Formats: sequence, structure tokens, C-alpha cells
Amino acid sequence: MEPIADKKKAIFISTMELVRDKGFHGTPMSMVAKHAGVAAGTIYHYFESKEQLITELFDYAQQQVIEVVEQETCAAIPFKDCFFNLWGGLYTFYQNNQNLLRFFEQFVNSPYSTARPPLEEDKFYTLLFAFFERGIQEGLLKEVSPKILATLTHSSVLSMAKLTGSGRLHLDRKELEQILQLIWDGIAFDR
Amino acid sequence: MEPIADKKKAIFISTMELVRDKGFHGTPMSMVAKHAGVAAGTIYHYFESKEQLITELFDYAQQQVIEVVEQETCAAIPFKDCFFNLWGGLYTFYQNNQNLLRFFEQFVNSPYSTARPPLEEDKFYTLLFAFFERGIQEGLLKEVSPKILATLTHSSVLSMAKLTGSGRLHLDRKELEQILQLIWDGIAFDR
DNA sequence: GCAGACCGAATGAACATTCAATTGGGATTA
DNA sequence: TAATCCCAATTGAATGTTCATTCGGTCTGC
Repeated sequence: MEPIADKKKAIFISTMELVRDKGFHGTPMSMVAKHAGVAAGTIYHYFESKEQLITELFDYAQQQVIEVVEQETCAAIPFKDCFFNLWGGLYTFYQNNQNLLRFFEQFVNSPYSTARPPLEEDKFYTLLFAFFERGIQEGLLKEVSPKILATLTHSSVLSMAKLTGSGRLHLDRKELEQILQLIWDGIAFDR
Repeated sequence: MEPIADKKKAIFISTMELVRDKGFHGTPMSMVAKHAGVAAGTIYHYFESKEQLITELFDYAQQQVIEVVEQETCAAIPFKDCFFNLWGGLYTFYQNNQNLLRFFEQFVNSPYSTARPPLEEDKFYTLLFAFFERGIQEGLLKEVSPKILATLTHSSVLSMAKLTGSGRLHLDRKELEQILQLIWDGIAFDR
């Protein structure tokens, strides 16, 4: 990824933080500008419109999640370990990036995202599907559609990260491992 | 629940449908009015403001989900059956009420909901927590916080209902039972 | 002195909300 | 029964505000 011009990054980050707190409505461009320390007009030097800004921000944010997945899904590591690493890696990432998590959840449930390419062309989901495909092929996972396994697993990560991120609940290491084991028990073959 | 005046209900339903398609932003009161077949001013006869309308709509919608939970969580039925009924009942409900599901997901991830009472005072989650508490007490579920079990289970229902509701995937009865079994294998003790 | 980055006041459209006016039907009176 | 009154329900045009976007101009490095 080529380095992002400073101002552009500042606009991204400000937008993400403001959307987290105030939603898409509730974050005027003027506020993004002030928060990012740029003039309103400058935003339009980098982005065609508010919609474009939001959409590009989503891609920018998703790229970061994709990097986590790519880092943790290594074919050289046993699948089960890989699965644990992936779940933990994603959980930690979302946990440390609540802004991004909140922005994401708002985006994917908004009309912005319905106008986008379907799951099949989405790099994030393609990676996840492939990973679970591997688990099935190795005979470790139940023979359920990888789409379903991926969706269930990811939604468990998201819901836990949201729960602990909101400060409503703290999970220590032991509990996290318990949860992770629980998910694994669900999807794994044999038992 | 006392019967809702017709117009009020029409406003609720229109708002839910419009928000599903166009988001909170993107659904002006004037549009709600036209869609509901009332004048703009009429909405303000029933609701103080747009925010109030949205918030009350959420309560109205949540009440319907609560009724599903109350109907399916019966202490006289063995816990495991109850669990299967509950999961299936919620799934079917969300599946048949995509409007509501989409509205919900937008709401809970928006700033509207952060201004609301915490989980502990939320009737829906109180019911769910109590249900999972029962499962733990009966020695059927792993000894994990009921909050976590409830959150994980509910998020699995939601993600499946979203997946199939979007038309991206069809699940036949057999697959659904497979998924439900998978969730149960995760949370149930013993194995 | 050129080009691109940047500024921020100005513009115009969209929107939430208000309110003066109208309706309709149920109660009260004659 | 008819005439009258009352008031909640309803209307929709008008209001004032907020906001996305524009654009003429300034700045900076080359």
C-alpha cells in the first residue's frame, strides 16, 4: 500500500472517530474538516463527495483487517493453531480499534454497503472462505458450507469485541481461551 | 399491549421500511409522512421529534422479539429442546421480518442506542441471560458467563438471518439443523 | 512564475419542525 | 331530533437551520 498523504489520513481518521461517536448523520463535513485540521474545501481535493469519502474509508479500514487475516492464516501452521491465532488476532485487532469496529458495523448495516459488490467479490470474505475450506479439506471441520463457518466465526469475534469494547464486560485471558475453545468445539469435526 | 392507533402504526411501519432501504439519514420525515399516507404535521402529533420516533420504534420492534423469546423459553420443556426452539423461533422471526432485522442492526450500532439504558436493564437481554443461567444450573451448558453464551448465540442467529435474508444464500431445513447442532455443540457441556 | 495543495466564505438545497386553519364526530343542550 | 359546542386529529405551506458542495483566491515549493 503506497503511503497515504498525511492530510488524507487525517481525514480518514477523523471521519472514523466522528462516525463512531455521532453516526453518519451527525458528522457534517465541516466537523470532519475542523477535527482533521483542514479546510472544508480540502476534503474535496481528495474526495469527490461525502459518500465517496465514506466508501473509501471503508476500503481503507477493511484493508487493515485483511492484513490481520493474511498474517494469521499461514498454510505452514497446523489448521487448529491457525484458527486460534486468527480468532485471537482478529479479536485483539478489533479490541484495539474500537473506532474501526464501530464504523464497520454502522457501514455494513447501512445503505452505503448494499450498493457494493457482493460477498463473493469481497477480498476479506474470499480469504476467510478459503481458510475454512482448508479446514474442511483437512477433515478437521464439520462439512458445512465454508461461508457459514466463516460467517459464524467472524460474527462471534465481532460480538465479543463489541461486548468487551463497550466496557460492559471484561474478559481475562482464561475466559477468552474458554470462548475460543467453545467456538472450536462447535465447528470442529469428531468431538 | 394496548392497541396502537392506526396512523401511529402506519408511521412505525413506514419508518422501518424506509430506514431499511435508505438508512436514518436518507429518510426525511416528509418521506415517512408520504409513505404512511399522513401529513408531516401528523407525525408530530404522535412523536415529539424524529429521534423520539426512532427510539419508540425500536421499543415497539423489540417488544415483538421479546414475545418470541417469552413464547419459546418455557421452563416445563427440557432445556435442550427449549434452546433449539428458541434459536429456531428467533431465526424464523428475523427471517420473516427483514425490515425489523435491518432496522435493528442499524439502530444498535448507531449513536441512538448508546444513549439508552445498559444491557442489564434491557428486558430482552435479561430474559436471555436468565435462560442461559438455567442451562448452566442444570449442568447442560459450559460454565461460561450467561452473558457470553447469550451474546454468542444471539449473534449466530442474527448473522444467519442476515445471510439468508439478503438472498445471498439459501438454507434448507437440514442445513439449518446442522448449524443449530453446531452451536449447541459449542456451548453444551460434556461432549 | 507555474502548478498543485489548500483555504474558508458563500451558495443553494434539503430538511426537521411549527402553526394557523380545517375537519369530523361525540357529547350537551333545547 | 336538531342545533350547538368542543376538542382531538389532521393538514400542508411556511420557517429557519443545517449542511454538502463550490469556487475565487492564497500559499509554497520548484
